[in-house]
Amino acid sequence: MAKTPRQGTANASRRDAQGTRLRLLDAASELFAERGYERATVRDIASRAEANQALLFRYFGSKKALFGEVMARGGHEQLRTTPAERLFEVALRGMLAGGGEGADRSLEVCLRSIGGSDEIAEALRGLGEEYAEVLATLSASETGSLRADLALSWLLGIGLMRVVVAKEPLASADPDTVCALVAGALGNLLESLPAEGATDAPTDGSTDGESGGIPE
Amino acid sequence: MAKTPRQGTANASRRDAQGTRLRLLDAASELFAERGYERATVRDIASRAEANQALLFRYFGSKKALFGEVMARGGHEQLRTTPAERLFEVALRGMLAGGGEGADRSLEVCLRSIGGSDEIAEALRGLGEEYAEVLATLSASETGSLRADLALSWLLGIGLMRVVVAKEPLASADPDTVCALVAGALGNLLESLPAEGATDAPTDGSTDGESGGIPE
DNA sequence: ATTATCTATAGATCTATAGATAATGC
DNA sequence: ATTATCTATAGATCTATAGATAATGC
Repeated sequence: MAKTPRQGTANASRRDAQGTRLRLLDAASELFAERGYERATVRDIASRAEANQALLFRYFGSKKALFGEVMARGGHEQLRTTPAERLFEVALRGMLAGGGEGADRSLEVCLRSIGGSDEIAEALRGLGEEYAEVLATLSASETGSLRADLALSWLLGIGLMRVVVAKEPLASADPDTVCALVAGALGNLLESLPAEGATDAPTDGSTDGESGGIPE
Repeated sequence: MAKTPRQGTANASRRDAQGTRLRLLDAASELFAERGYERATVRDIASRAEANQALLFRYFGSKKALFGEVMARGGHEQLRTTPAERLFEVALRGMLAGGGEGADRSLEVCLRSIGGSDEIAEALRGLGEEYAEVLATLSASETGSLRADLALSWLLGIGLMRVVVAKEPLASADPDTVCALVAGALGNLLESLPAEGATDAPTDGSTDGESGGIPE
């Protein structure tokens, strides 16, 4: 009974520094995404992690350092695992789907944290640069980088209005519909955007438009 | 000894409640646009207005009420004075031009204040609804409202990346170039967007050479 | 004995208010 | 006398730290 240091539940086992650290990291990911950096207090985070608030500082040093770890943990995975041609759609669908289990909410975290501090804006700029760099390879034009920035701007703007501001009808719109409208217009901007852009096919019917569905 | 109640300068005359109120309002407009709601403290605002901090509460009641007055003062003017067909471009150019003297920075204020509180998100939703309502009249499609939301999302996303995040090359890009790229793509979305969408020409009175510099 | 965890609190902000002070109009 | 302005401070947060407590491994 007393032997195993961990229980099956998500609850805290009695003494498990690494486990506590991970729970704090998970709780921080959630709360930063839900409320942004400023409004997610260290006490809220510790409370959701079922950990003492002092441990947050013991394991991460400061709230800002914790934020840095949260951003570093997510963020890059989507970039590494997604081919350039699909990156925009995958990121857009991720934003439209909202925070499913284990989803990368880095962009959402950034959106809700903007204005909090200059470091936050820098974090978003850094993440944006990684996305834009990949997107820029899709456009042969000499203004490719600018076009990539504009595409990324749209992605973030959609996330802002749908997820953060909850503007209707966008907030409740069908992801497929949104995706088709945006892809159709973006085909004009990033000329080599694969399926939609190349065929000039207007909207929804796009052959692989369902894109495998996004199960979650 | 000094008889005149006001001096020619912008400096504070000794006792002028209405003038002080106005200076507080102006200072708040600037600081909210520069730093967002949260980071612009009442002390900063009073200091820039060269007024005592207690007067801010005397004249406005609370920081939130002051924010409300700032948002109410600007915001609607652009909507009233701009015909629907030009609204998107005018708003976009306003965003691209940044805070010129007397410019309406309401959208910028919103962008920098997002995540600060639910009331702020509501303020942006309200302002967004007014813009989207007008933009929706441009699209005959049954998804007109959704298309308008997407156009507005792009506008805000561009403001976010250019003004708040300062992502390059977007942050330093020529407004005409950005405008032309966006208008070209949006012609696909809001089909009846007048000049740009219909003719596919680069538009605007500005020297055609600049905006024509975009390949294709 | 080691160290994960907890208690208590320092220290820094920030909004907001009560009451004093002083410049104006009559 | 009226009231615009200023001084001083209450009260509410929030991050961060010092030191005590207690569960583990040996």
